[in-house]
Amino acid sequence: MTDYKNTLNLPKSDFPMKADLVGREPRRLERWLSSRLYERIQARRASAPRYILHDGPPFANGDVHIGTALNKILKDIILRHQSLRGRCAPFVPGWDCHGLPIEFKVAQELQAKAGASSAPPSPGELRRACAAYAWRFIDLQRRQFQRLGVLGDWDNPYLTFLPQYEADELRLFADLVEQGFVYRGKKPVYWSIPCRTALAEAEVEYQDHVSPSIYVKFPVAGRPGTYVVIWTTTPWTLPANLAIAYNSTFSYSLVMAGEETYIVSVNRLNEVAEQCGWGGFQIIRSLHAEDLAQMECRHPFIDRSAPLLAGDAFVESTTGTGFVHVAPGHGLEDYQLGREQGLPIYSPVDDDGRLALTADLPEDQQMPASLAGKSILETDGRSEANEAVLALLQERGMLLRREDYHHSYPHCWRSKSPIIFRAMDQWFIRIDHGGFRERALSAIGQVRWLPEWGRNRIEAAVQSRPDWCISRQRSWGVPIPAFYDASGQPILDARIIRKAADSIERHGSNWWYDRPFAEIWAAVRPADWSGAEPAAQSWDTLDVWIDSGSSSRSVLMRRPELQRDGEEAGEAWRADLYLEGSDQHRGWFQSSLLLSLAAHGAPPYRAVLTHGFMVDADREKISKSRQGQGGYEKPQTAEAYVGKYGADVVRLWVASQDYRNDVVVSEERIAKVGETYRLIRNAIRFQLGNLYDFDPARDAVAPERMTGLDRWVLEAFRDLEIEAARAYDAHEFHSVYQKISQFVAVELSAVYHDVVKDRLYTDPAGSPRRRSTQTALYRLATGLCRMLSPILVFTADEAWEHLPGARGEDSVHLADWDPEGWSRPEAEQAAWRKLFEIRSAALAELEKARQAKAIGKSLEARLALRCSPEEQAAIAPRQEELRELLNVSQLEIEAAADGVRSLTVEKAQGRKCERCWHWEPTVGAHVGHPGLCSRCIQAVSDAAGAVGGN
RNA sequence: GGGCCUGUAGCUCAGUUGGUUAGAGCAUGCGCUUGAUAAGCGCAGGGUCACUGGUUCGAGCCCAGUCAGGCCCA
Repeated sequence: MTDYKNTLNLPKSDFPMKADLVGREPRRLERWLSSRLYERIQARRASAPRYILHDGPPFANGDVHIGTALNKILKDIILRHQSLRGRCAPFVPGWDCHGLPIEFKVAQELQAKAGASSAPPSPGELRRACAAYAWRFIDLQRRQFQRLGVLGDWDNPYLTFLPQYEADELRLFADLVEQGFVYRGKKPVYWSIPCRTALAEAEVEYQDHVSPSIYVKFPVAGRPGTYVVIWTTTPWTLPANLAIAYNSTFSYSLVMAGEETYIVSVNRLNEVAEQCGWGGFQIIRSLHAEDLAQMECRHPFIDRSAPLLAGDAFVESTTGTGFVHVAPGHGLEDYQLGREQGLPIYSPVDDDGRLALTADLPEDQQMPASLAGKSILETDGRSEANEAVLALLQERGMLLRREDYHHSYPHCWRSKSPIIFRAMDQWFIRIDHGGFRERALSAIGQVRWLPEWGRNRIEAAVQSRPDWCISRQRSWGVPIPAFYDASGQPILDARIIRKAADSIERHGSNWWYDRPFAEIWAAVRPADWSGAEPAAQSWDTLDVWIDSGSSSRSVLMRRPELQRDGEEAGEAWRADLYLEGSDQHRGWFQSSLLLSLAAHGAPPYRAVLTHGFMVDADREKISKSRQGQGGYEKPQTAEAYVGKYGADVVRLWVASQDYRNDVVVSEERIAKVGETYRLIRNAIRFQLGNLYDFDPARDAVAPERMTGLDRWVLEAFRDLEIEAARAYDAHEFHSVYQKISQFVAVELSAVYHDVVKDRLYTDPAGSPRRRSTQTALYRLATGLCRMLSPILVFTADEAWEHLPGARGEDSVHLADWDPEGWSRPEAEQAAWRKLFEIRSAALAELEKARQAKAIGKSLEARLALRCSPEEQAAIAPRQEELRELLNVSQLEIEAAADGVRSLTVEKAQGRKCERCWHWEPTVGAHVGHPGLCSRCIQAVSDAAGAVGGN
């Protein structure tokens, strides 16, 4: 038997089936970097309208987490799509470089190196070590982000610890100071004892905690044996108690239990009685607000009074006793009530978190000496200060009940220890300054929030936020250029800050720490300074949320490539989009908005897009603290997944997720996406393989001369392109993923590719029908590469290189994508709908025959279609195309008198052609090629002629 | 405890203003093919639409509550 296989046009391609992404991607990345692909893309779009997505800076610490990878990949997809569609879409990545996590870690390392007994490092030493540490992780994360295929100006990222960034940040701060936003106040702030610093709201996280829950008696003045009962879970705040709050809308009961008389609220009475073991108590009478207002209590163990005050805003009926102990120096509500009532903001706690005597109250009204020095911080679940207070209460007979109380309590994000509220002198930004809060709320209304509910989130955050405590007693940050005069009064002046900014821009912020005080003051002293002469400089640093929040000044306004022409005045710097996790409504979205609005009069973004959080396979949040404990060893770094599956699979996985909800990350799911990757890759490989002898310039066929099937697939593809482009525009990449993968699976793989194989392989190479199909394949392959290029950045580029013909661009990432508006006449569409309708009916019959072992592959079949004369007439002109579409060797159509459609499958007539595998009666008719059908004889002799009788 | 959000086949997603038997792809099983072959094609199974109750002639969709989960806050 002659081997006719090499007379076929079988696919040939160097585009391998096996992707080997892990091995190949890094090499392509090298090429992109060495050929300066990012710069070339930017140059190509230099005059195009700009699309500005401003990067939220990740913290320069640790490996890139898979969640951070998701964030960056989403940004990259958006920017690449914008660029593909003709916009200039630069990307300036950033890092948040200051702050406690680094300082904490570095301080530990230095301590370990120097030995526990040595002196702590100077701020300058510490800062230099922190900078080195940050650089290390910037470099590490930069490589990891690049490895993910994220394109951007990685050589010039914005870093919050670079002199120019810090200088711009301080200039923005100076604007705020000048406008009167900044004040010095003594207010309760979150205080981390181990970190010895105040914390921002965003630095606090809630964790389960066990606190002592106690009921305490406060003797009513002038009524021996009568007590108001309060409930608290922070015994250590009792020395700071200055009042008791009640709710004027509640009723209270005076009850007799044993020898004593107590006052508690009516609706808490039963529970309190049970807790305190008041079996057989008797209600003597009820009391109301007017009765309580007359009363005054004595402190349970200090010689001072505790007036009863109405605190309806926070005295609840669901817990406690209906009375709340008020310590204005240790709680926000307490503080507000204290301020209204003129109580001192008394906070007898020192920086080490120990109870301390202070100058706020006369000595005889302060806590007993036995309490001073007791540490509040818990070790092994016990706090010295709590225990000491409890002991004192016990001794005085003032403790009614003590038990453990499980609740959620704020913890320091860094040291993971419970925070305390502590009033101290800090710098604040006044949120209500000149109606600023309302301005912020109205600005929120002008921004587009995606999803829409993001607006609620940030509105609620802005509405309820207290003044912004912006000072930190730390070294690793931007120094607050403030001074103190000889009497300790602070000096903060916009002119001084601006001069400090100039010096820091030249020398870096270590200047503030390294230079002598006199030199610093000389450098920043305004020429016409008439204020007090400073005696000392401030060592506080700015909250890191001021760092990242001022990027509108330091980056958006500063970088030339981010400026837009022809925009409304003053808004050329506004970003089109911010894109971060939904937690940033209270974090970066808010700090950026407030600072930009206060300093520049406008929000820094036009739209804000948020994504959900990473959860594990059980839809539980990925908790780092759970890692390392038994049974929780899943990798959560981007590198772990990239090293196993390749960046393109990770990116395809990101694209496949509806990131507006939480995103489930698991090996299994990424592996599943790998299957889809293979499907797409193989389809493209099939197309490339069949284009080996196609030159688009020479062989392309005009649409009107293409076959009906090719015209069908191109129109379907056009629809796909339009839908995909729309989904990209809406940032709905999961929809892009669904549409493309389903198109590839159904329209391409199961229909078009399957049908078209026959003509591609067996038609003469240069025949019009084959060239028509190659034209379509070329269009499909180039279109798929473009369409996929924002997601499969490596693979699309690789496939692009394997396309035949000369293209203007050496990388798909330099190409344009402009979905074309081409469609077929309505009559043609209708005719093809009919053919496909018959196809699905025929497929069912063919399957039956196959199950019955009558046939194997469809080409073994002869199909008889009986239908109405009208249908027959409609199909007749396309009978051969229908036969091809059904993949059968023979199709017979006859009109049925009753008009009912029916399909019959039988074994095809004739013999199987050795070349095309069709069953044809003509096989055997030709003496020279007894195994071939007439069509193949033609093809073989054409081919022989074409190569010179070879 | 409060605010916001989520819950449709094993997985990822559709499901239009409430309207027939809830769809698709992938995965699985069974066949076919062996000229995309560590590929390709076909068919099949698989869902009390988280749960409960309500409104309605009719609810995956509207309402209330419950449960589970997430983010933020107290």
